[in-house]
Amino acid sequence: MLTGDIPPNQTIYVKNLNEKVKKEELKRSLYCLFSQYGRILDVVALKTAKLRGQAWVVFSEVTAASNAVRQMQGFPFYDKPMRIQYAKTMSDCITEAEGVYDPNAKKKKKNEEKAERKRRAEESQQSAPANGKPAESNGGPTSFRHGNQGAQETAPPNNILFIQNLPHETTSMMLQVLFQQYPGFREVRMIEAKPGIAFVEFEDDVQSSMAMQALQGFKITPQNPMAVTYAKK
DNA sequence: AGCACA
Repeated sequence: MLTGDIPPNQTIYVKNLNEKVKKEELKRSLYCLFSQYGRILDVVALKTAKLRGQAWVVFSEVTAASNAVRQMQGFPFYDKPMRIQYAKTMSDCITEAEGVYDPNAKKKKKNEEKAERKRRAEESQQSAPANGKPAESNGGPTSFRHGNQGAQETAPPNNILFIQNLPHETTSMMLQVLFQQYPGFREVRMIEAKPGIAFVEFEDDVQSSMAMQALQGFKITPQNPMAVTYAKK
């Protein structure tokens, strides 16, 4: 298997990340970049000697993780190709949610109250992306991957972005103002007969991805976090 | 290269 013989898991392990990127920014960018593949429950990144340059992205569905592993494999992210595998073990937030009792987790039990408090405190800061972007583990932008493409068919990186969940009043000028601040912007295309969606073209995949990360979940109105994915070729 | 949940 291309993923190093690790069985599919809803958590992906990403390595070869640029170690100069600050932890919070890294988590935020990973969240935005990967949320096109499905709902993300958590992003874990530590900058300790042993764990820097790596991260875990926890999806709510294994299929989302599988698409992410395949399609973002080797994708240039902060100038380094991402190396993606399935995580070796299940994430705590999953085992907790499923009520699975791992005997090996017992030693952790003691620290739990302490850790819990710490975690809560941190989460309230960490997982909150800067500009009022989608911080919630629930209701992120990809709630809008409404059974559209059959759950398996997520598009690989593309210089053209597909935007969904726009308010019907959105104009291409409004989108241009938003997207043109990112390098490589070319144009916005909207289809009169299809309100709520748009295509935004950049010069290449890397530039479109930067804009996607920056604007994923951006709310034109409080009810309309935009869902940004790569357009299908 | 490196698989955690400060």
